[in-house]
Amino acid sequence: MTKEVREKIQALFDLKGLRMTRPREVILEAAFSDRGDHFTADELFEKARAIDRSTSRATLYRTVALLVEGGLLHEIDLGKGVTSYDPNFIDSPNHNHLVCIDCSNVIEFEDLHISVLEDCITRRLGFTPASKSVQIRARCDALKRAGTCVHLVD
Amino acid sequence: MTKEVREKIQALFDLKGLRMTRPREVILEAAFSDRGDHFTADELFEKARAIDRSTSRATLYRTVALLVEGGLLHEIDLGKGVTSYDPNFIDSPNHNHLVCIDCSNVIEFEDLHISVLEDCITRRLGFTPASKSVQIRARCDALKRAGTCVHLVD
DNA sequence: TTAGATGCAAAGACTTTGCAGTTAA
DNA sequence: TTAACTGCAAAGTCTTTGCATCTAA
Repeated sequence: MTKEVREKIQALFDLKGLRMTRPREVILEAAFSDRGDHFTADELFEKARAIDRSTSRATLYRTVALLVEGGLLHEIDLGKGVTSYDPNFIDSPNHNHLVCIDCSNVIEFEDLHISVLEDCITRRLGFTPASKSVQIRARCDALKRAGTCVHLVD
Repeated sequence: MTKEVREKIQALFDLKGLRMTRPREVILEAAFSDRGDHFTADELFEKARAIDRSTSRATLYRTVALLVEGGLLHEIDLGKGVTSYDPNFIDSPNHNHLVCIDCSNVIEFEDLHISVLEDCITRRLGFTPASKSVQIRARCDALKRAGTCVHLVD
């Protein structure tokens, strides 16, 4: 977990008068230490249980809700049928997702042009933008050509 | 329901050897006759029950799945916590959504520039685009200024 | 000291499914 | 005629919650 992430967590906890407990430490560790992987509630539960087997689902759901409300975790829809969570908005507040239909890998990307356009469109429609997201579903060219795919490192 | 929609439905049913039954007719009517409103499974259930009270949830979920798989209905995430369905991709295959945080209205918009950009980004990343979507959450200017909002016609 | 946090187990919300009977083509 | 469809009720999946107990600050 980076220093920045730890600070943001601290700031949120201070702001809301939340207490740092062992169960929460475990869940935070599970959510933010792995190199920015997305996860579902259940995947996070398994990660947390790998750190401390006594992790409970109730506490996990309650903690995730706090983090989402505090903006530290974002709910994203990766087309899995369950909500996924993205811990990377702390480091990259404006990224978007490309989901590969073939290898089901998720690529994050940022694009200033799209951001600006989204902004214009929103204002033209009479609104002030709050959050914007682009989701692209696509097929992996490499997989199609070579039968294998660099993104399959997952 | 427009002629075009009816034809697409027919085409799908022909292609897959599906049978047109009364329960399905009711559900199709509920899904596609109302001026393009989005709906959740439960909202569709109520619409269908208003046409025919004997509509069953099992058949409804099964029919919705067929329509989604056939591309006639798109699953969209309007931030409600449940999947919503959008019947308007038949008429506007490339539209996006702006959801108002204040009045929770949903505005559909198309933008060629964004489409082109998305296409470029996707190819640059080594993929071939399959479907693209933009979701903007925003605040209604009119509501902020005047305390009321033209979009509240909902 | 005490407001906040926890974990269990039960409840809730939403969706899927097995099956016996029904029906469109 | 028969493969497809239906409705029920039961089961499944994911998430939330009431409550008695515990604990960080």
